[in-house]
Amino acid sequence: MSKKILIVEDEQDILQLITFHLQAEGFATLTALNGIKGLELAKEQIPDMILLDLMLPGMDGLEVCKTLKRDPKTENIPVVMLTAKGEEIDRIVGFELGADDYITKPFSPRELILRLRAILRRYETEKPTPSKISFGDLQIDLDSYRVWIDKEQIYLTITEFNLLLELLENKGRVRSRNQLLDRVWGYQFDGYARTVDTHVRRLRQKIGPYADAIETVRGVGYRFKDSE
Amino acid sequence: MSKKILIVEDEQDILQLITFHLQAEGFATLTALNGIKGLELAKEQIPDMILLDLMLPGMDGLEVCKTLKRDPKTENIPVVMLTAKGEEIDRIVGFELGADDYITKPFSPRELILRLRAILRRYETEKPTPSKISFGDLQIDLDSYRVWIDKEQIYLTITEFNLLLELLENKGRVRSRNQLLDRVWGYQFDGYARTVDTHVRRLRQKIGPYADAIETVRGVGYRFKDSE
DNA sequence: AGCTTAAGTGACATTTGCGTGACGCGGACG
DNA sequence: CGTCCGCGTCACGCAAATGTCACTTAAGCT
Repeated sequence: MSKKILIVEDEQDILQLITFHLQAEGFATLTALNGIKGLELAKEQIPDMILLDLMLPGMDGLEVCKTLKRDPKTENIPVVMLTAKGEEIDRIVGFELGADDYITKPFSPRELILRLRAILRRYETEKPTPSKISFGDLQIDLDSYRVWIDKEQIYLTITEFNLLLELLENKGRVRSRNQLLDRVWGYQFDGYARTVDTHVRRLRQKIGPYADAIETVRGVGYRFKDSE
Repeated sequence: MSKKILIVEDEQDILQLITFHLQAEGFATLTALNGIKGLELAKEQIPDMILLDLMLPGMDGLEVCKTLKRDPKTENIPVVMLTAKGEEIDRIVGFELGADDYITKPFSPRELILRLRAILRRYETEKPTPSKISFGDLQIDLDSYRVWIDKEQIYLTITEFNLLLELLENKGRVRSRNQLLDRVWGYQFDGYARTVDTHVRRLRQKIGPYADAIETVRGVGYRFKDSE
């Protein structure tokens, strides 16, 4: 059964973006445009997780979080705070108030999904989602963001890691440069599509023997081989 | 291949401005001055996106949007509402009616383009097209852009791939050279119609045993065989 | 059969797309 | 405050893909 996630966010475009990507990942989504509505929905629907914007009209995210954590009905639902960069101080406060994690805007969809999955995994008792992905001797640990080839750890940057993951998780499917920008870099990126090329190159370099598992589809994009 | 965008807007100067900038960005544009015309064009041309002004003479934007979303032919086309500042309330209404995004006037061309790009990108992934097509032992995977004959992979260029797809998806129907140019090459292609011949030839060569599944209709165009 | 017109074919010049190395910026960190 | 690292951009060169043309072959018509 797919997980139900409540998103409380007042900015329509961000809300849309998040719901879109979560739905694409197979989550069920509920949305609220302000804290009050959010609380109501949380109590009524008991979602599996709540994404909570810090800055909300009326009742702000902290307040909402506090209230949720006080109610036995909702206290066990993991809460992830969405904060804008620069609201650093509030991170701690968020934790003190019982939020379970935070993510700073702007974030890439990839990042968001990784984070949510990790948290859900932590909370999940019944059916654990895999925290490792592998392709031949290439192994990836989603929780620790580490990668090994043949037991030997290799060091990727976040961008490279996300790129690799995005391609690997969609093995066999061609991703255009724009799709990759959208999913790995995020909505705020406004730049040169060939930036992707450079990162693909760096990634290929680092994954040495698996370099050609990332296939180039001329005129379209890149694709991770779907068989070893 | 450039995207086709329908703009429905009654104010001539804004319309002009938008078309100008979109064309400069390489989009193909269709225009309508009122809702009725807009609907007609949408159904007839199936654009990749619709820019819809909220305030229109006769049938207003909301009405048009609702109608579009009710028709299975057009329901999947992303609709972006153009609203004047101050029509805030209507934003939500717009979403309720199925609009996919909105942009408030006045906007900068840059802003508009960025927004449209983002939305188009978002929709590229979502298209629920079947991912495989086959004809006898000829198999095509749309996701990975690969083609096999009798389990053996063959390598087509994208033009060849798209051409094959266009013919195969319209099995039995004759396509003229100009139609093929339009659909495979794109709206802006202005060149020699016999270029198609060359590509048909290359394609036939590569698909060897299926070469004569692509039939020549003398004086008209090409057609993919109806039955195997 | 002979003529006319359309399609097939091979060669070629040009264009396009990708890989690559280098560079500069800005933030993180000591 | 200086250094280092990751990132985004750019310019260049190679190789593949593309579009065009001239020529050949086939098809349809009288």
